[in-house]
Amino acid sequence: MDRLDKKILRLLQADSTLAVADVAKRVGLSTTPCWRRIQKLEEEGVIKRRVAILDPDKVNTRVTVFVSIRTNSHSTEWLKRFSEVVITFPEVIEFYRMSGDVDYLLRVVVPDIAAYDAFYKRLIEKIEIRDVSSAFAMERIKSTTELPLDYMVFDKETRDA
Amino acid sequence: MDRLDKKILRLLQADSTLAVADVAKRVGLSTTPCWRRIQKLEEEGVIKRRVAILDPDKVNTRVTVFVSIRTNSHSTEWLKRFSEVVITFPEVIEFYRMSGDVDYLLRVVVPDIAAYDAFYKRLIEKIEIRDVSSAFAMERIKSTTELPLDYMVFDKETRDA
DNA sequence: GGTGAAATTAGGCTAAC
DNA sequence: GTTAGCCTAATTTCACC
Repeated sequence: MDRLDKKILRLLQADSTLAVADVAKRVGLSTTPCWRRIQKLEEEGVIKRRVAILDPDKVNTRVTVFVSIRTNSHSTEWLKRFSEVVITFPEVIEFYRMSGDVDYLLRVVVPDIAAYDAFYKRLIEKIEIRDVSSAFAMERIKSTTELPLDYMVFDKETRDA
Repeated sequence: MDRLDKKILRLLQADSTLAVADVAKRVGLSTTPCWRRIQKLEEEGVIKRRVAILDPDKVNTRVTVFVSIRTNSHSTEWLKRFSEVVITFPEVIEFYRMSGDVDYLLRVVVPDIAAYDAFYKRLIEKIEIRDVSSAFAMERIKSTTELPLDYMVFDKETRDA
């Protein structure tokens, strides 16, 4: 990977509908090598997928809730089942195991607070959870799928190929 | 919007490289009306964009940090500048104004803890921030761009067209 | 609303240099 | 890396249900 790949990724992260010829032009390459580079980036898994991004308002998922969960005194068994159950909820957009105070953090999207309550009830119906705290987002100031490319490593081989 | 639109959105949220003819087949439609529906969904802004999703590992942004910020005693002036500054950092992937205990929540991606420290220094160089607390993700259990479509409202008009 | 056919054009992909 | 061309598939338009 080099600077041209980086430029290509920057463009496709912002808009994957760009034609190869357009990408090539903006990157300062002709279409064939640009096409080959994109193919390679896909083969290597640098580009994982291309997806459509929907407007949360338009599909009635205006409200984002961050759910913090503490699980100190649970069994390994429980932890396994916990993850499995949580993953199945489509409202759970992100789910991390954390260090520090909170053990797990969820980002959940729902239409409104009532729907969150319903989601929450469905969740604790499936697994007992001891310590949960929910924080509601009032305003989405920034939300992007574009990763920063400033940390990319340029080498013969991809960092962990 | 109806059930067919929902099916189309479900497919394109997962993979936007699908040919219109493929989408049509899976949805049980012929290509022309399927194509028209997709066009309409784009015009209406239900589909906001199509983007390439990169592998965080491959672009060296393995580490996710959630940054909680409390700003109780700051001026309106400061709040405005705060938002403007934070947005400019490409490491900040998500940025919400919250209700409750924490005032702002950031999701930041960086290569490692050292890079987070550097990011943090660059941030507080640009704006003074009083109460910051950082929580590191140990494991990404789920992370998706697919919004749940179960809450979609089917009407003559889009809910808030 | 829907189907199916056909024409046009854009763009992915290949080949040859 | 380039230029040129093939050829699939997207995008229209059509007639019709």
